[in-house]
Amino acid sequence: MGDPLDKARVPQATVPRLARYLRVLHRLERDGVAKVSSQELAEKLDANAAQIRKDFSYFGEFGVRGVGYEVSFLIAELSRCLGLDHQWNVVICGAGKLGQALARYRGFREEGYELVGVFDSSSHVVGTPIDELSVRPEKELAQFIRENSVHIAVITVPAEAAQGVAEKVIEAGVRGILNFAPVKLAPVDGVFVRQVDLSTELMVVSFYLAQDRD
Amino acid sequence: MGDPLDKARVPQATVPRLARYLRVLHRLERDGVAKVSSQELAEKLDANAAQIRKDFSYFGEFGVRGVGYEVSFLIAELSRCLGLDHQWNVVICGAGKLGQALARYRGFREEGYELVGVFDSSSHVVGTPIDELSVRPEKELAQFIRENSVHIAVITVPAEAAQGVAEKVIEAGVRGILNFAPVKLAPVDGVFVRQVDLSTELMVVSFYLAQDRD
DNA sequence: CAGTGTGAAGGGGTTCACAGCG
DNA sequence: CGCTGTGAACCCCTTCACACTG
Repeated sequence: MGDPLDKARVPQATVPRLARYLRVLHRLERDGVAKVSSQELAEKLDANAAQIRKDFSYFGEFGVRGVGYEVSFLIAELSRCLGLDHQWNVVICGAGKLGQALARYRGFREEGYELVGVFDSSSHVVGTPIDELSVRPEKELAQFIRENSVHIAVITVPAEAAQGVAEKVIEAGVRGILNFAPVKLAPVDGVFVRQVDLSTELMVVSFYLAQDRD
Repeated sequence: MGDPLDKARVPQATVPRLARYLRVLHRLERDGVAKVSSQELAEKLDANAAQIRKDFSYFGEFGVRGVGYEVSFLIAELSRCLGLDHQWNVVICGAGKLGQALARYRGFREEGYELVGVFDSSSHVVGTPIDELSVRPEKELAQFIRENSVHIAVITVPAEAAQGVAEKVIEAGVRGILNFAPVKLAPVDGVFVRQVDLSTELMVVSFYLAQDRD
């Protein structure tokens, strides 16, 4: 039951899990596995089998009772759920080490993401080759976004510059942002922002290590 | 109430938030702000004031009723809570772009983390200078960990190599791991693993963008 | 009869609302 | 009087348990 097309009320916690399921499924497919049960998937992640089935249930009925899931079919369905049946044009703003690391990450291309441009404000970095692209000057950013129908901007500039870059890309038409700068961007209606906080991750580790000393 | 030293039952979601509070507080201190209320902090993050106060309450009473919090005192207390009153020796395993990006990130040093070594298995990368360090061969990893009392290992190797590296560093005495490889590491008693999944983040963005099209 | 799909129970975390205190 | 500290209500999410079906 429940309209499979009503995706608005998918739990937020489900979405990154779908991406992880997909990754394991791709690995299974590469290994020639044709069918899989929720129990087997759960063992390969650190998940509960019921959780996996429930996550799928928000989108439809993908399995066969008594049998399991067909790997290739499940990959197709989950890809569609995550919006990967669409090509997403992506720019990276900020070509420091992190920006370059993300730019060279192969996984993006494989999933329907097309990195179309990398930008930086520093003239020392502009022109640096990154695979088949080269770093462009930031002043061309807005026009580039309009001319190449860019959907998503990844922000890897320093904290002080992030809000300005965000405003610029939104003004130029971007509706999705992946922000690695450690600042909260001002919310804008119709624009989705995903915040990633790398600088806090080490502290999470030391927190739990410090507990064990007591 | 509740023993402030009983840190075992701090909600898991609280820990990364403490780190974010700390970042905002450092910024306030730099700007010469001496006192702050939970309401003011909430506005600078995207948080609820009650949430901030509740998070603090797991560790003690840091404020003055009717007044607010003294910034420098709060920084000291939160730093202690996160284990930053201790020096943590860190190694990075895998000197690809991501490993190098993390290695060059200044924020680590400022908070009590000391990057003592960067390792890679590829002879093409060994010897590459990274600030005052240079990339070492992976075969020296275990001995290095023992001789330099390394507490935390950051894993930035490819997925296939991650489990092997994890076993090696745990065997050598590491008790905290920050894993960027997209695989679940086998759990080991007494070893804390924090998993970071960069490759799923773009999918979260495209999921929400795809919803708006419907 | 094995494994999915799901209502219902359970648990963890957030938010409310106010007592407590400087 | 203002803002902290916190029990209690609320809500979202996870997990259970079982009806359902190929």
